[in-house]
Amino acid sequence: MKAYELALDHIEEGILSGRYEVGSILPPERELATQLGIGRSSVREAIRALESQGVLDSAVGAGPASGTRVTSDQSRALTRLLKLHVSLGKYPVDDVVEARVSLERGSAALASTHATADALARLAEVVEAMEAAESIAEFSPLDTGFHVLIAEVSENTLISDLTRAVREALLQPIARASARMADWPGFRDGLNEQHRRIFAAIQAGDPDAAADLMEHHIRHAYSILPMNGAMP
Amino acid sequence: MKAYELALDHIEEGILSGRYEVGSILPPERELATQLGIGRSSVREAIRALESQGVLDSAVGAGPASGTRVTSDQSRALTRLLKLHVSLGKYPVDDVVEARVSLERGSAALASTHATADALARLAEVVEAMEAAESIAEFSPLDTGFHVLIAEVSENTLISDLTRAVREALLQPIARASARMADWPGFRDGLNEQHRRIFAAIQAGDPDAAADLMEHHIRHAYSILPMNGAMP
DNA sequence: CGACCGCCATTGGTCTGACCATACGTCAGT
DNA sequence: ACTGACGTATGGTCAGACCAATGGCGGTCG
Repeated sequence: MKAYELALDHIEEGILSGRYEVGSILPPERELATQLGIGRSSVREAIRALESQGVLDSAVGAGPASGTRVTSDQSRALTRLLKLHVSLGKYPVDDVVEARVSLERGSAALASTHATADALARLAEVVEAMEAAESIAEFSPLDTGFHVLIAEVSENTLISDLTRAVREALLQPIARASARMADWPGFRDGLNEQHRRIFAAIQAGDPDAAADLMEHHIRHAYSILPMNGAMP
Repeated sequence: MKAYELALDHIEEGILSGRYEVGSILPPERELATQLGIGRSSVREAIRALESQGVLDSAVGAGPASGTRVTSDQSRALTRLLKLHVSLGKYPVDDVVEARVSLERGSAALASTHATADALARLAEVVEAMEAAESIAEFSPLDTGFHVLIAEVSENTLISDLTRAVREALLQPIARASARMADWPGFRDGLNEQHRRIFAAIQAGDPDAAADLMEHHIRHAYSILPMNGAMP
């Protein structure tokens, strides 16, 4: 058993068993090291591993605000994880498309039943901004924002996090593929038309229509985007 | 900028830019440290962070098989990540249910169109084993195995990894909830009946039926399981 | 008496240097 | 040509030192 794994297991066990909850403060690194009979650097490596998973957060200084604290900030960690593995080509483009279809059908349907007036207003704003966008550099982040916003409106934290992670992991590849397109303006116009319809379905509170339109939208986009190559 | 973040960014950038691909070997820790002008311990912390995300893998010794190598072994990392955050109560049980519904509708539908004779045989085996299971300790892992197996049969690596991660993150909580049930044998019989039907739909190659049955199955289970409390 | 200011303790962040464990490569000896 | 011992490269680990940030405590001044 490697020393840093000992520390990792110790902290993980504390979390899984409920001894640590969000907000708990871990013992100081030096103390944890002597407790476990290992060096401080090994403890730090374990802390770093968990920190990169959004489970811990460290703060220097003295007093109650300092020390290493248990958090649960998964979104960034999940996004980074997926982005790296997508970039490494672990997932074929078809698989990612199917996953997006499954997830976003769900978020679109949930959004249809949860959307507040405020949420609809924000969605409408993005839809209009996309229609005004001239360049790929302008359009692409808005498009991502549209899908992420729907996931957020669905008020389902897990689906929202997963959707955001998958979509953001594809931001770069999609932008690159768009740049290779012959008739990008036409492609964009088609997407905007679909965005309008999805928005209308959500506004109308029609989950089935929203899900179907979303599925069609995603499949349509990938059937045209030249995503061929190692990068999905 | 913290020193270990410098190393983290350097390595990540190398991966996202394509300079490193799966199988690439990173420079030795000592060399990377001098290259970046930081200490070796900082380099190690960055490596550890990426290793915990299934992106790197270290091996001691000399020769071509040694050193820190780029991999893409996400499954374990993803499972650990979700398990920890589920345990920390970041995700309400209803959210997890909806996410499972979205993901497993997809995997059930895909499995219906991809199932080989061998895959069907393995599924049948699990279904029969579940019907023979007497105790919760016996049944619970088989149940997880059934859902994971369907995800695998779908031949979609991303959906499969996500399904497995979500399902395995719930293994402990589900087992605990089952133990609190009054009429567990009756509950189990109901599940087995549904498992049979899902299997039949996959065997028949009917994606829509498989998806609907899967959704009903998941919602039914959670409507009965006493999952109340912080632990979803 | 109260407010302010500066020292000090605590805690993470980092570096250095050392040594260990492991595995491969090489070279001498058979 | 085979074999075994030794050297070397690499990650794994530790000890110790110092830095940086931060908050608390106590003393001093108004």
